[in-house]
Amino acid sequence: MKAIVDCNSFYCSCERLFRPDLLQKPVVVLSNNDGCIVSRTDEAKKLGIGMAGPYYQAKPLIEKNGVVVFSSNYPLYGDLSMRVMETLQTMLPPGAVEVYSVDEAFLDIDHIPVEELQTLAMLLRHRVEEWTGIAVSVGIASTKTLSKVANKLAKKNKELTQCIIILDNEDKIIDALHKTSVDDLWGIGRRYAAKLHDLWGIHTALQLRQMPETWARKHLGGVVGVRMIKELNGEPCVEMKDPLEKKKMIATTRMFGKPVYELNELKEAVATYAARAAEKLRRQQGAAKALSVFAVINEERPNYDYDPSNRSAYTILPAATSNTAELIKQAMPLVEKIYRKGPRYLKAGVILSHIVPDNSIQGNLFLPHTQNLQRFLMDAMDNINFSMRDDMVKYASSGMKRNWKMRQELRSGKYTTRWDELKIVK
DNA sequence: TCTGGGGTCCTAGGACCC
DNA sequence: TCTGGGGTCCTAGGACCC
Repeated sequence: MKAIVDCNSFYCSCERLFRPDLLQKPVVVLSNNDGCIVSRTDEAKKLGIGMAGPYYQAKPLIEKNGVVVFSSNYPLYGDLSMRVMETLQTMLPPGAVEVYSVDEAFLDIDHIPVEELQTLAMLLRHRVEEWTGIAVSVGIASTKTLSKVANKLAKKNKELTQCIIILDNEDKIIDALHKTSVDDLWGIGRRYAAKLHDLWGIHTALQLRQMPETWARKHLGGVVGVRMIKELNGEPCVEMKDPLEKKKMIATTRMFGKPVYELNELKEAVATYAARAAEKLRRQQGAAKALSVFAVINEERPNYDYDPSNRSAYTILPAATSNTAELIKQAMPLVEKIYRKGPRYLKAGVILSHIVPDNSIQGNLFLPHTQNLQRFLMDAMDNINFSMRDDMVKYASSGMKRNWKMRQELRSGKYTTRWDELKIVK
């Protein structure tokens, strides 16, 4: 069997942890740049505040009901996420926990007898909450897809289910699938959902499960669709992932806080993102062979069905590298290549790909001396930036004023990762 | 005039996830 | 006026080869 453990309204729960006065109150957390709503408590959901909706649209509703609003605070969420995942790891054999996202983990629990699943689920939930203060829901079934179904239903009716649903026989599975709309399935997004409803008259997960695999192959994304049908039928097709796998692509992209017009500012932003991406790359001991840069301008957008003119440029590096200076140097001509004077730039990004293991990690005897020095410089920089304040040490090309930096007007403190922002009790 | 079949590699783009 | 920021996987189609 497989389990999924999913934190309830994760970002909001993190904020509430340090603001117990908000326990029964509606709370939402905004995306970067305070653009849209990415986490809501049950109280906020009840008020009809939608997920991933733009903040400004929900603002009247929010103000009318006194909903408390936070900008996102990733250092805080990242730290609490680690604590949740580590707690789970103490309760299961090594390798049985797959961290799937910041607030979710799949558990491989084949070794647990079926009659003990309920006890395990309760224990997981209680211990995570006790040790970290974060409430979680647990779904258990024979496949990842079915465990997601279970989890979602558990969350929908927290009092009744105690945030736990276990699909351990056919009747329960059928009942659960019947209650689940195809929109809520893991692997069905907006596009497929619309197609399923309008074109095929398929509305529930149960109906979808009864479709033949040949149909899924043709109309539901080929092998992806076939896998989904199989998983709904209890045949595991999505395996647990190896936690040691490295990323194949690393991206750092941001909307600007204010529109950018000048080449210089665009270059600053891109240099900053390149530095950030290089940090991520070094963290996984990788080196990149390819680098691409893109910028998005605001053309008159008919409506927000997202097709802004988007320009990008790409280069293969002379040698795989994780060196910030080298990556910035390679990125700058790309910025010049895509830049045009006139339009307002809304967003830019850097993508590193063709990632290979970095063989210069421990100063390498066979590399030129200067290259080893660069490596040590990078290590020193990462250490300083990690232990002190972000960007304590940075490259001048990434700019000093940084007018384009994103808005985060309502961010809470970095309570758990910075000494100077520790919560004061008394 | 007539123009095979099979394979590989690459990229762009579409779909999805949280 | 104001709509995130990461990622993954898959397919189609073009280029090229024999």
